[in-house]
Amino acid sequence: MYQKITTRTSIETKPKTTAHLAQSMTLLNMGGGELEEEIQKNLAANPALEIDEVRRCAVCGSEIAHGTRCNTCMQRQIRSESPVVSFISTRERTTSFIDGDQQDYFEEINVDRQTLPEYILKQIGWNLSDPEKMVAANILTQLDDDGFVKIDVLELASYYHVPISTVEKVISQIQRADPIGSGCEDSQEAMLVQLDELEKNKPIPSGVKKIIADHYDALLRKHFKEIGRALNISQTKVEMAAQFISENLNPFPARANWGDFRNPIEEENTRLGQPDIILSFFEDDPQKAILLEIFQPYNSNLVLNNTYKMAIKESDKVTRDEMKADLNRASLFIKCIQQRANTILQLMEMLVGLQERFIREGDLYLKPITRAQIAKQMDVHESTISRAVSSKTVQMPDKKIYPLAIFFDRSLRIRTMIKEMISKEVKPLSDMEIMKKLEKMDISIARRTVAKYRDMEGIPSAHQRKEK
DNA sequence: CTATGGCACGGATT
DNA sequence: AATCCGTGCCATAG
Repeated sequence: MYQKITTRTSIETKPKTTAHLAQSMTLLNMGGGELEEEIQKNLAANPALEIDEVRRCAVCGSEIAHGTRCNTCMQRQIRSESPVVSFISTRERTTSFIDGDQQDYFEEINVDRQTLPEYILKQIGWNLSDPEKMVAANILTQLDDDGFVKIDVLELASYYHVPISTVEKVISQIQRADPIGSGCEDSQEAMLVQLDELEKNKPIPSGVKKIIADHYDALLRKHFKEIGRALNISQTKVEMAAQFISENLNPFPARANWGDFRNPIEEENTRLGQPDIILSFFEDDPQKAILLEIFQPYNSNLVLNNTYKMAIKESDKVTRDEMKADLNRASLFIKCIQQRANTILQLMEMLVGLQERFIREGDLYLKPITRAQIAKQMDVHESTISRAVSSKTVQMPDKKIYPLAIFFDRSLRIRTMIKEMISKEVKPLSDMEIMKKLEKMDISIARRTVAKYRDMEGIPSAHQRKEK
């Protein structure tokens, strides 16, 4: 039997046992990645739990390849009048979704075919002496698929009879050629080089460098709290930094981008992780319905092992009790997982309804709301919302991934207003002047705060903007 | 002298 | 109870 998922099942509210309570809380707290690990762990530990390979549409019950409903039912729902269409989907779909996108991207850029080594050598060759060229060529042939390489500087220097400093110079030039960061040892180094180069044209929010240099692992796992604690800065500041990183830096510079000069970085932020929630427009048309997709690994396929269930009857009393316990644990786990999905779904439906303009028209229209308000409306405890929001990410229709907490960011609206103001300014506006302009628009914040927001957006001070 | 950034305090939020 | 965020005050850079 498959587990039936109906999108609308009300949460089986108020868990009965403390075990149930504890488990659903921890599960709700987890982001998609952690949840997946947790499921794997449970699958391994509990024989009563298994994945059903047959997947069925939650509406009509026909067999489907992925998601929770068949195409017909999906289409029907999407074409119906409702402005928001929500459904729970599974992990696999994300993967293929992103892979598909990237597939297209590859095909597009491969039009002017040129190997990465050639491309880089062309850029730096004119600047190199003959022995240096040899070194460069040697390094470039060693690049792996991602454009990374581990170089033994000493060995190379002695092989070509050049000083170590020469080899290092060549390496540095390779790293700084487009795509910036190839020839590095790994993503971490590549991103640091990119940051270095970026710094020449653009201010870098404080802390970004430290985070990459010293907390790279934690960053990958999105353990923002930890990083914040370690560096003694706020979690939101870390998240800001992370967002800056995913918008401006590319962990795999050479993987998709060679051939493209102008936008070396944009397209890639999907790499840093998959979102837990995807918002998009039906047919990509901002006028049409908003599609709300919640990702839940193995959602519809997590079931009780049927043979295990049967086997109970044929076993003796001692093992029977153990098996029963297994089954109980398994069904509890499934329930909790589903409850998690449901909570997130409800939350998102509410958020989408409330913040529709923000989703359709952008940052300027984000209404300031608090988790507490939502909790009240949904009639759940505040901490439930907190958990549901924490460590989740959402992909907006523009394909960019943000922390779900962005929906509760009270300053985003004002920050974008400031950004706009500055981009349209004739002469550089000082913080004080910005503050007064905002005042006229009914927003009263202190001058000091304007400065903070400016800093968050990586905009330099009025003086520094004058220099250009 | 003015604009900006650092530090720390207290109320609000989680 | 812990954390975040806006702000005021002060030092310092421009």
